[in-house]
Amino acid sequence: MATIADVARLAGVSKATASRTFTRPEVVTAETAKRVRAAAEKLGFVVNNAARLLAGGRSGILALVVPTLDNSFFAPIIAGAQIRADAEGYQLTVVVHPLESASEIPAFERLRRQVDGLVVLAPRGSDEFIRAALGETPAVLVDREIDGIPSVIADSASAFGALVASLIAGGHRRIAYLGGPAGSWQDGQRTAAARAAATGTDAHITVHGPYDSTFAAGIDASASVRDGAPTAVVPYATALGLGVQFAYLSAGEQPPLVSSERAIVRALGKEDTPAIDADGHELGRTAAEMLIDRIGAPDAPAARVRLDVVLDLGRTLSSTPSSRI
Amino acid sequence: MATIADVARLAGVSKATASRTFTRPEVVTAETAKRVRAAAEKLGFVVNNAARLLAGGRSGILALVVPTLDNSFFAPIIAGAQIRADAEGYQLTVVVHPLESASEIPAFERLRRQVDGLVVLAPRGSDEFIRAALGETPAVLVDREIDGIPSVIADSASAFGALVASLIAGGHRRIAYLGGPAGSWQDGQRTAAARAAATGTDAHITVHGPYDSTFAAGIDASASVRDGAPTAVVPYATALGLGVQFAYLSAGEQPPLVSSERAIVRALGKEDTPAIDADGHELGRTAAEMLIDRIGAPDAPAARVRLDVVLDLGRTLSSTPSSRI
DNA sequence: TGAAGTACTGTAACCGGTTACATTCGATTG
DNA sequence: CAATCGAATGTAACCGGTTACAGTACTTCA
Repeated sequence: MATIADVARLAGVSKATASRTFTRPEVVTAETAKRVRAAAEKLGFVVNNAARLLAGGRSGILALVVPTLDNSFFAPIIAGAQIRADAEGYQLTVVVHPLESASEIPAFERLRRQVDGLVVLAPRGSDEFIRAALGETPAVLVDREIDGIPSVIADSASAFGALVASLIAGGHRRIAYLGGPAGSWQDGQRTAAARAAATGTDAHITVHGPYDSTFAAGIDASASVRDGAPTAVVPYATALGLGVQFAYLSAGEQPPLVSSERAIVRALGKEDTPAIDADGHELGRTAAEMLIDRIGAPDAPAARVRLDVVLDLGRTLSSTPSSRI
Repeated sequence: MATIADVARLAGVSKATASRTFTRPEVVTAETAKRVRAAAEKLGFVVNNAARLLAGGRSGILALVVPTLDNSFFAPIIAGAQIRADAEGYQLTVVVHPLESASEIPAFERLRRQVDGLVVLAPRGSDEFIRAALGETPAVLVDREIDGIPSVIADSASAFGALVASLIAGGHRRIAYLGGPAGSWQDGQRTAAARAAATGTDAHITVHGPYDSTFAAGIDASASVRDGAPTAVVPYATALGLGVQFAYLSAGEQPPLVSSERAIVRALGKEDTPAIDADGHELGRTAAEMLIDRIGAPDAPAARVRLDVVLDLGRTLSSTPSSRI
């Protein structure tokens, strides 16, 4: 396994120069750099990250922390972050960690020391807990806001509010909101927005849940939904809504109007269904970008970015096919 | 940030003894170990993995490599592996990497050097490519077999074969198999098993695909399925099958019999539906266990483990509620 | 009682990079 | 032409652990 000393020897330079060729190319002559790179290439040199981290304090690794992976919403976020990280020369690793109880902190602490920064999806733990867990490590929160920590969120709450308002305007009077996982920050935001949209109207909104963001949970939820006989259902997650509809359909009943996401609506050809689409890909990409910026300037003020969420009302509710909130 | 030297000083021992307290506790007096641990506790000492890796050649990190995360089948595998790794004092990180083209090798190479071993989910790349990519790093394949590399697979193919056989025995003559992602090893196995079960009978099995293992792909697949008017559908993945049924139902048609998984069947109360359940959790757990064993004994012969997959035929097809293959 | 173990613990080298500081050398300038 | 300066490179210390080897003290057994 070639080390930088091997590369330096072959290139006829010192270890220091060889190292600088990779870490600060601008201080090395173009000619020298070329020789070093050629030598590295020939020897199949790959830097030893452990050594680099130990000596230089940076590893070139970013970690993305998710509470669980059984939620398909995370996939595009992770993909987006990964691409951006790659492009900037960082490696991204995904760590499943709930960030909820103090007993898990040592493991998390160890993780923190190995990486240059964290993209954190922590829907549930308390603000205090998360702030403490992150410590001084550069971090960017996704889909959650906490004072003093940079964050990117998909502004789904606005879309949910607007959707509920449109449903009411469209004549719906009994609307069910199917809540996400217990304690979820986004769920809190969405519930509030949905409720706010209904206040002052004669429409009634029922909040069900908490539910996992899964198809099976949707099936389970259908019993509770049926009791209220809503004419429209707004689920926290697509899979949840699909489960509800499936349960209705497979019982031979006509399901109420259930909002979904465009890809599904399009595949089904049911253009009269409203769809809410957060761009997970962009969410991940932005988070990675912000994190890399922050690593470079840890003392800059913590930015809060809110990305638009597309609400497509479908034909029934509006003549405008799609509106950007 | 406390180092082991700090701990050693506070405990009144040498760095070496302090280090041994953590790496090989059996060679240290219980009394000494207690003092060292107390000191570590008081100082909030957390080992620096970079230093540990550099000096000792082991990092205490296992990586689990998946091609993508938009497949819910991976979630329990990852969870299972994580729990086992944790229990053995390893940290598990998830890396999304397709392991398909040579251009991605450098990034993978860097990864390999940071970890003690790899749990690899690589459904698609060629045997040669994967073998080369893994190099000398201890690795365990999940749901795929390659000569010379240890592996754990869920023996789904057998279950698929048995299911098709039962369907035929139950009177089905037109059966559709919905294939998984292009080039998937498991898909090859399952297709072969399904076909084999039909040969020599007067039943006809149609193979559709490839499809992603998603609900949306199932909706898209329904058009193709409908053409063949099968009486039973065996999808590569649960989500795929649900998508097909959903499309039928939402078009107001009665879907054919579609095999699913127990959790869904139970939630729906449709006990006449056959279900195939691979225990992803156990798959992950076993893989992590085998990997840790292999790290300890890299030259042991490569084991091939096949885990049973539960085939529950449902009421219609069999009087036995569940059979273990 | 002394030799040979045995069980711990300590000393110091080493892992493979990074970087502060020293050095060299050609270009610039008074 | 000597003094000054800056760019490029080299020297060597250091990051924080692990571990081979040496040393010490306490048993054990002839």
